[in-house]
Amino acid sequence: MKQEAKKQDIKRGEGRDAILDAASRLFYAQGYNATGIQQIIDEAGVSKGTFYTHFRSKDELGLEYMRKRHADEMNHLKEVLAGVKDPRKRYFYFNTMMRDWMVETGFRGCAFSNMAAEVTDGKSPIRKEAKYHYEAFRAVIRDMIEELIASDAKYKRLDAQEVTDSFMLITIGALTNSEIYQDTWPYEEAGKALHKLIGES
Amino acid sequence: MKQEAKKQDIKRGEGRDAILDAASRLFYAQGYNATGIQQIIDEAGVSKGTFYTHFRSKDELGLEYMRKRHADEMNHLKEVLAGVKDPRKRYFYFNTMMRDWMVETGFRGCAFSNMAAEVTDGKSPIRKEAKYHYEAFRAVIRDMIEELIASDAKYKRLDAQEVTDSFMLITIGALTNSEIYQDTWPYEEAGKALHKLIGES
DNA sequence: GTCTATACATAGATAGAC
DNA sequence: GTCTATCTATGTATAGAC
Repeated sequence: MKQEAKKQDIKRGEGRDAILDAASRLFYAQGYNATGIQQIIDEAGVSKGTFYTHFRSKDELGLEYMRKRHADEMNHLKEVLAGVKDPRKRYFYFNTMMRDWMVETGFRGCAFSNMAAEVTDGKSPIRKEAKYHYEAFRAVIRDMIEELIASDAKYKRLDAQEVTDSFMLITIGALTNSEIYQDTWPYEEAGKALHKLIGES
Repeated sequence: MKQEAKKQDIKRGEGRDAILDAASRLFYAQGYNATGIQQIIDEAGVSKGTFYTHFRSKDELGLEYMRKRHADEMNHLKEVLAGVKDPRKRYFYFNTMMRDWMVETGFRGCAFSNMAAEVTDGKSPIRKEAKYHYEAFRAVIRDMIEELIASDAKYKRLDAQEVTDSFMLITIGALTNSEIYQDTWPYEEAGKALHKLIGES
């Protein structure tokens, strides 16, 4: 379980990547303030000096963590959804994908709302990044809903934005509840709610 | 704005209450790990020695903070809901109450999921307390839904547990989104979703 | 029960050699 | 670009006087 790869292997030739990878893992698993620079550089296999040549401060690293994670999540999200051709199946698969992801990553919930819980200054770049991520996440849902509505006449009466926002609330609600309960039941319930949301019992 | 009350006044004769009050305010506003003992005792107007006579550790204070907050929230919740006699109005007022509360407290979201974001050990008493709170919160919703269903024949076909869980997901989703966006729009959308949830467009 | 003083570890960050 | 050594502040927690 605990991999002890060679230094060169971990670093992949660049200290910066090793630091960002270690930080990403630790920030998500342990929280931002609970993770110190020392632990990050230990697990990255670099020194403190190297850390500060690549990052001006911990906050900058925190911001880079969010940007990287945003890009990774968006890529994964779009890729998985693109893999399901039928709009209706895709609509429901979104929830399944979220559930599976929570199970795989140990029910740690949303990386961005977790950061927002720790960094409370609404004007900080970290909070702005969290909001930006939610906007992008919501845009992906909106696209999916629009394609669903366009796919069949029976969905014609649905309001795209209203369904999008309800979908967003249910999805984020499931994510948060899943973190608290350390369980998948919120996703089973979300699945039922998402059926009703488009008029299917 | 910044009250400078007398020491005796702040302490209310007991250091413990002053500490718990200050901690409750600071933990919620700034986060748990970002708040040090020093700031808590400064704002409580007591010394470090006094702190450790009343609390064995910061974690114990954190746990007491959650217990107090749980009791306060539950009392407030039940009191407000009991004040709205009509079951249907009460159902919708729940959402309005949550929105108003978020506005008043500066969009800091759910104190319990915020703690869960920082304390990641699933076996810690703090995590257990968070789960316990969610169970109690959900039970209050369940009671409310049951009374709604019993109040009118047109709600007869609704499944109490299913509506409860959807309500929970929507409510917590609105709470989390409201914290991220620092805005009330999630509650306006939640209101629409809650109408549909009981078959009202 | 409350205070002052202090212990000891770790936090984030910097200097300067190689 | 990476290292070791170090700085300063702060973290939680304890000892002992009053």
